[in-house]
Amino acid sequence: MTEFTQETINSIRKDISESIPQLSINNVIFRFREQTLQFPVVQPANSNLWMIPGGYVHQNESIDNAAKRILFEQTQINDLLLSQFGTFGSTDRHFENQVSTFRNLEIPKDIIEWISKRFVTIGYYSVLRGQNIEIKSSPFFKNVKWMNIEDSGKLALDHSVLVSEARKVLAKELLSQPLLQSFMPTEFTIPELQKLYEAILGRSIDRGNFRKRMLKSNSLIKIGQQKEKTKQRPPDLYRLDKEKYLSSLTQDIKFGF
Amino acid sequence: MTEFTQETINSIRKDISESIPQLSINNVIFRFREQTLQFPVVQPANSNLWMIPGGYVHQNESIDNAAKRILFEQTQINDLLLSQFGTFGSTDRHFENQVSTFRNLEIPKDIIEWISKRFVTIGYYSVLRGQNIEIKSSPFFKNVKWMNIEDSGKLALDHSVLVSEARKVLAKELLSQPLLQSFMPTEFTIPELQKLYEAILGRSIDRGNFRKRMLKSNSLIKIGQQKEKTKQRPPDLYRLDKEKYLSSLTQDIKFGF
DNA sequence: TCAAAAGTGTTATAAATACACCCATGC
DNA sequence: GCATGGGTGTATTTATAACACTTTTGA
Repeated sequence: MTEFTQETINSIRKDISESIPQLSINNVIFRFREQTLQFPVVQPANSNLWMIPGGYVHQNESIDNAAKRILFEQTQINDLLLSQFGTFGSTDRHFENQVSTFRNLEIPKDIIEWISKRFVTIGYYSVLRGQNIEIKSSPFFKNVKWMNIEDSGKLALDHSVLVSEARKVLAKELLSQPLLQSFMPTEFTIPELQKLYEAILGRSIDRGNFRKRMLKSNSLIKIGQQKEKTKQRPPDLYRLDKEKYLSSLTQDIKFGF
Repeated sequence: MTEFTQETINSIRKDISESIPQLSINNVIFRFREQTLQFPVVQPANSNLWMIPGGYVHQNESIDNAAKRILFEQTQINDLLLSQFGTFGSTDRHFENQVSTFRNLEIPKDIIEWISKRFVTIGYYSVLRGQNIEIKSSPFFKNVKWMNIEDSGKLALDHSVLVSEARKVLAKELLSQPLLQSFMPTEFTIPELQKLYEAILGRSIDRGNFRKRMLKSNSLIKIGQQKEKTKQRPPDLYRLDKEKYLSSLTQDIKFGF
């Protein structure tokens, strides 16, 4: 069981004392691994429920900065792209089960009361490239792991809704936000890229057409062939031409007139 | 100057006592009139600033229902489509000027304190068809009027940002949400419809291509000719085939593969 | 009969989509 | 040599977009 030292209690008390009550931020941090989207989830002490990590908005910081700070606390990374994907506020958004969990952990009553109220949460998503990022969560949670997006139905509260909304917005912003820089390693193959698109869009894609479309913008630069042994023909390696990639992004919708 | 009766004070005190602090909802209610988009704005007593009307989220209601309730209080209409367009939370979102205004109006200190804190606001937009809707605002505000979207730069706080974001989301959802039913009267002409699209998209549209595109889905039914005297050739009158219109809406994005 | 706005048609180009065929590799 | 996945080309259809021509009205 997680230890709640006096120091931990004090830091939690400080955090909530300078935060807006009943308002939280949840970050869905996507990465692409083993042909699927994954995101970190945390587990409260004494519980078998999993949830998306989050935090609170301090009185003296904007919600965007709060999201950034919380993301930094979780990943130690500072320059990630963050996008708001929605705000969620059904009346049953409170820690019913978690409260009984926490009660057994000698957490002071004032803290329990504060965190067990009904919360409105602002959802942000971001995208991670690094191979070995260790996710840190708040002291309330004992476990952290990466969850495959197919398993998001198992999450507590409405967190599976948050994840599916985050994925929807991610899909919509795939053509307008510079997400590939964050998703892909510096060197990658087009089949790998296609797997990413298929994971985000949740459908299969024609190989030839995908390739054509990706190469059309000239934002992929061929840098040779994959050296690792493959079972079949080794795919070509590419890297992003950052400038051309950024200028290939577009905001506008085709209306047909 | 607006009167603040004891009854008004009591109802305000009740409203805020059962609401989540530092969290508000702002509704941008669009209508299409005189070839432009308009939305209601309110003016605090003793002030020359204009702002978007809003309200607070009660402890026992979801944010969606809060938005609906507030919209009903403002329009007396119950069945409007409401879409969230974003949540705004910079640190300077508080009623600096308004507070001094309100201080002169014998509003109790507890209320002043509650409303003058820094607020995070959730933005919703909706769309109105009725010809003579009278907008009602909270007792804090003395004046209500419809503002043209071109004049939204004059709004207080970050409200001009809210309006422009609302319009952006409106434009994006024009092909996926059933907005025409709410925007247009039961009978309308294609040139009128084109003016609406031009107002929302902020650009001019080719007449022939617009027409072709609108008629392609078969969701417009010709019902004769406009009877009113026009200076030139009278345009054809249409009404929406609701079913075909709804089934012509689409969520999917063209990726090109 | 002319201007102005509505309605219709034509055409060139680009995009979306389906699918066939060849290539490189390991077994 | 054959199964497997990678890479390339072609063809059909549909959408986008520019613009020219015709119709109807009031003045």
